[in-house]
Amino acid sequence: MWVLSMDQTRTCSKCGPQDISLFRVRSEKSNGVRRTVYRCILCDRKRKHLYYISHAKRFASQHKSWCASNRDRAREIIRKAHHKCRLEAILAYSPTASCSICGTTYLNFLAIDHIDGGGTEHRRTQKIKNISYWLKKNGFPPGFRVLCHNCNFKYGRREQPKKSIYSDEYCEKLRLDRVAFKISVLQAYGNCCACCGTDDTDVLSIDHVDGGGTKHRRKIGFGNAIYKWLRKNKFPSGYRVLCLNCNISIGVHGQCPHRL
DNA sequence: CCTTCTTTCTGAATTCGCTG
DNA sequence: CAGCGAATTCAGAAAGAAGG
Repeated sequence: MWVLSMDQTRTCSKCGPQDISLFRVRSEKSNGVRRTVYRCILCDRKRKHLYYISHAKRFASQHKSWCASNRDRAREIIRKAHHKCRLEAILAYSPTASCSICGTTYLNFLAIDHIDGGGTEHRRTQKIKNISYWLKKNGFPPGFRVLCHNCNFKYGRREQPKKSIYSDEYCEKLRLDRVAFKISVLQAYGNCCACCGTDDTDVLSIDHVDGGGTKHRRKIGFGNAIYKWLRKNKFPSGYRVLCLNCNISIGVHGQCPHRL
């Protein structure tokens, strides 16, 4: 089936002579004799694909049982793949892998930002679940940058305020009221990040020490509800102040680089 | 046949803008 | 002032697809 020639090409019975680099070299045993076999990668891929399609159910159940008996290994593989894809996206938009505003290089802090906003709309219309995979698939298009979570919140949104039906003065008053209320609660919990010590109130947030923040918020309400709830309940323990970088790093990645 | 990579989906961590 | 939905993400599970 696979014909050998003396130069740097091999001949595939289906697609003809090809460069040797397009062949997979493997050792196979036939009639008790082991010999080197060259398989055309493209044809092999096509053949396997057809085989996969016609036996998809069997493959799926085999894979499922493999994952079940190699849980930790399967988890590690997927984690590695996600990290690789994320790093690729970050490096594509920032060769030094750093925040384009403050310059921090802690990978846990970094995220891809839509420069002109509209991230949710973009996700919804393009049905994007994981921005890194989407960017890779689309050849890392322009319009994105790398920001840390703190800068993303502090500058990312302020630069593109929504057009309100109310006057600018009224919106600014609402915002300042909220900020003042937030600061009054933050002061009860130290008013600086319990991890890195930053006291920039624009990036400080309340962290649920034992997790479960989303469930709690769903119960008591979104927005400033958490600050109202804390004040109403006389600033209970189990909460602390963290900046968004440390909060998201601990909440999502499990640990903060400041503690490594 | 076993292992690895890719993609999709769900739920987790937050704050802010708007409206009745 | 209360509450909804928008805004930023990532990890892990599961399924799909491919590699060796």
